[in-house]
Amino acid sequence: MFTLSEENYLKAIYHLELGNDGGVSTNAIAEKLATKASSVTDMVKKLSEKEVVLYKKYKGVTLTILGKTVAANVVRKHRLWEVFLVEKLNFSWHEVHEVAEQLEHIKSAKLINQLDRFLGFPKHDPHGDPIPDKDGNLKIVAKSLLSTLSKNESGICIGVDDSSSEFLQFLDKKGITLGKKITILDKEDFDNSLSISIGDKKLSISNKIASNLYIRAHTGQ
Amino acid sequence: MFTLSEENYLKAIYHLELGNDGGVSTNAIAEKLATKASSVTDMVKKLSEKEVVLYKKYKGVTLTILGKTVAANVVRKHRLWEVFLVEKLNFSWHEVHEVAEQLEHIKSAKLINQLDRFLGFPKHDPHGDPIPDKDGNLKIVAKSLLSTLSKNESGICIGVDDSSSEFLQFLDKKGITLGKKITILDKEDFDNSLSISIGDKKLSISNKIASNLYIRAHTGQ
DNA sequence: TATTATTTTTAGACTTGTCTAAAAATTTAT
DNA sequence: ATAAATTTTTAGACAAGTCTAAAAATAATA
Repeated sequence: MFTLSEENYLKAIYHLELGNDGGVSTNAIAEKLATKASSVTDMVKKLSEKEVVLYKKYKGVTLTILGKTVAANVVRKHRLWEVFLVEKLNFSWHEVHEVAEQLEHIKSAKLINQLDRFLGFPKHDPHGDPIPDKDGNLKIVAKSLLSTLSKNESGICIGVDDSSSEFLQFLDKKGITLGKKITILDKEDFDNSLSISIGDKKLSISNKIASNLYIRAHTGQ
Repeated sequence: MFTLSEENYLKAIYHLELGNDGGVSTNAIAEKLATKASSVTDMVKKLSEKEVVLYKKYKGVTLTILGKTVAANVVRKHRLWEVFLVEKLNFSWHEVHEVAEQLEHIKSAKLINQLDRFLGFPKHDPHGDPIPDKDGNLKIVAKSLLSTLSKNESGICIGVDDSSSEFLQFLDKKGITLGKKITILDKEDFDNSLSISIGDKKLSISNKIASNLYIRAHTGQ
């Protein structure tokens, strides 16, 4: 069994490993968890003894198979709870993270399996991120950033890169939600801003916004 | 804000105060929380500084208004989650306590208010215990122990005193559930055991069982 | 009421997870 | 390749919450 703190470390390492392959650095973990590198060193030693990470001094950390399973399970719980909050309790997608950070540590296999069933075995959380299955496997959907599409190309909005509350509330204000079709009407060379159509509306969005929206690319329009 | 440990102490004191009026003893709290009296003394000092309990050395503890509110809110969360587990996730009433012990510490006013609404503002948990409202008030329903009824009296089973998993599973096996009408067919002077009818069945139950079942008394039968 | 038994508190220690400051290792740059 | 900068680890300290053992206060009993 793992403590709340241990689970948070495993989750952080899990997320960091998805980005960089190869070992994760002490500093990267410290930054992600808003703690100090020295604290990370201490914890990583403990996790190493519990055989959930591989650790060589000065050489960074990687999750073992076991560690990956534990971490994926925490992520699974986090994302299932997010779905619950949005689908059943009328939370907005920008409100769920903080609460899910707490709920993800509740220990009960029956709870999470029944929750999964209750929600209809969802495959994605409210931000479009995939939900790992019971064994910790997740299906990675091919996706591209909206900013990489060319003029007249279109696709379905399926996720966000930045899922900060601020960004999500911004998207709400603009009427950009998952599942909607977005078409690039024009690209501005000057600042890489985009004119897009979404639903029956036309918008101009900055490159920064477009670089935080994931699209399942369509062939043609 | 209160730590998990502080919340557990407040809850324990809250439950103990409902039994004995007057101060709660250090030893009683220690027993309830399966800890040592010395640990209780330490924590009680801290709670006293936070102004959620009144504490005089050697004289026991009582909750302040604030402390009562905090404790009642934890109890409210515990019982609402129990309803959720039984009503929505198909848990049995004997399986919910352990999980609710974890869920009761999740901090989010919106979560618990929306959960309450989602569940249809239930007034009782799966064991028949009342759910405090947002302000921590709870409606105490007049109830009596089945063991206090006389021959030919009857009443509706509305709760249990002992809500241990073992007892609840025993009741399941015997077909005794909340809401059913129980009639005393006979009382045995020898061992105070009872012959009862419940639904279309007749059972013989020991006095120990009858002393753990609450009845909303009916006049006549 | 004096003595014994029980309850409660104090004192000191331990664990977990964190921190700061300094030392060691690694990486980068000249 | 050597010096400088950065990263990582070590060493020692601290807070929260707990424990044991001993001391102090209260309660029970003769």
